[in-house]
Amino acid sequence: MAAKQFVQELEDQRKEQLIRATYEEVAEKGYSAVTLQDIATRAGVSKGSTLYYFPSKEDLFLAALEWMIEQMHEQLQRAVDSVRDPVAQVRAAIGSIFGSAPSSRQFFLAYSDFVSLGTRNKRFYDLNTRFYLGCTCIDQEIILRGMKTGQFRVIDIDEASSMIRALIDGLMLQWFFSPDASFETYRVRCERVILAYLTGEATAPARGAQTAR
Amino acid sequence: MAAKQFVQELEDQRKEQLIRATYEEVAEKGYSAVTLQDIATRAGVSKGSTLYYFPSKEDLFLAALEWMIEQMHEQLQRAVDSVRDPVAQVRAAIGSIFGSAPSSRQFFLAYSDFVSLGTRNKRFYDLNTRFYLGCTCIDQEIILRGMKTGQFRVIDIDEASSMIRALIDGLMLQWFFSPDASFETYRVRCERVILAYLTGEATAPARGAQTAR
DNA sequence: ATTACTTGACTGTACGGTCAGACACTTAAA
DNA sequence: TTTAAGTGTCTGACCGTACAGTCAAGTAAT
Repeated sequence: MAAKQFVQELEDQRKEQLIRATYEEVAEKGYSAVTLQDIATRAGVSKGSTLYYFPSKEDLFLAALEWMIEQMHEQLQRAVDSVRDPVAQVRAAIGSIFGSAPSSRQFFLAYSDFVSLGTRNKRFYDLNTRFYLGCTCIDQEIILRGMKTGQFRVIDIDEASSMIRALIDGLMLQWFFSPDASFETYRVRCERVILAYLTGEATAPARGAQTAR
Repeated sequence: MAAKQFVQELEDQRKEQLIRATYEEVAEKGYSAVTLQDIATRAGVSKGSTLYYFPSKEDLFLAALEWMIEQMHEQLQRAVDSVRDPVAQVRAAIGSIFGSAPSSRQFFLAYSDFVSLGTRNKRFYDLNTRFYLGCTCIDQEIILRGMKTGQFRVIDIDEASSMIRALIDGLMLQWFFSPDASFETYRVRCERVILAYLTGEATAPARGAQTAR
């Protein structure tokens, strides 16, 4: 019985080992370029093992995406919970995604692949939807708190969370495809625009200018 | 001589035929799932012909992406030029992307694939960059005009155009992965947020009936 | 001896790219 | 006008490779 549990743990460990290897391979090469052999090699097992623990390549990739989503949600939640002020929470949430250039890059590489997969495959589609919903849920809590404290003006909460997510995704995309991109520039821009939107303050004009009300 | 020109035209026609077929196939199935045979069949030629007109599969796909980008730029420019008022131009620009659900869907499907390709392949990366730059250029002209007429408050123009693109891309992504998404909701939301940002007006509190979702 | 796990050789399939030749059309010599 | 040679276009059978998935045989633990 204790043995059985031990065995279970070992199996989970093996699975996670494979999932991590898959995530890293995808981030590096992209879904269609990654072979089961690549994953097996990185995980230090044989090719046969990959299909011993997962019924198919697709299932393994699905598990990897699920794992990635959980990581992201946990990371985001942790970041948000680390501070109490809503404005600080917004910054923390953005910082959680725009963490560092290399980690953002890795995430973006894997994510763009999974998005692409999600456009054709129901199972991947559903996971992407779940990712988005989880983020929205966390975002909305911040917004609600900010509205309660009076720091954020009252707005349509669905629109607000939607806008936040869109900006984060869109700016990350831009950062990736801007040859002269400074990561910092995009992180700051993201913060500025989102906070201006939430607080209702006009964005601090770049060079002294009149606001046309 | 006239004959030579005629021949040239015929060649271009064949190429476009293949390019269109490629675009449609990619939108439908995604890059890696599309075979040369699929393209040939759709274009009504033999597989051999595809590689007679293009040196490789990659080159054909590159040409298809380039074609798509040109189409998008032209369409966007036409939409913007069709009106004079900057606010109307913003609406027109957004309408150009959020045209109709089916066409947006087709575009998004193809584009998400090309983005994914662009993360690994320099040639696709460069084309994506070009697409983004072209859009930015058009966006900035609108913003400048709006600032001149006093309808938009004065803001950092790079930030503004960046924000516009990010919102469009991000909202399209959300629309795609929202199971209960109304296309119209996202188009309206996109307009509202962008115009509020540009004019500096606080977003009109969501009109009772118009709550999203 | 039984069971759980692991392996890598093997199989079938799918696809990009090649190529020898077919076809249509033009040119020019007979 | 006929015929032959040349030229550009087009085809699909064929080749090599790569890969997901299978499986028989092994190993280790109980």
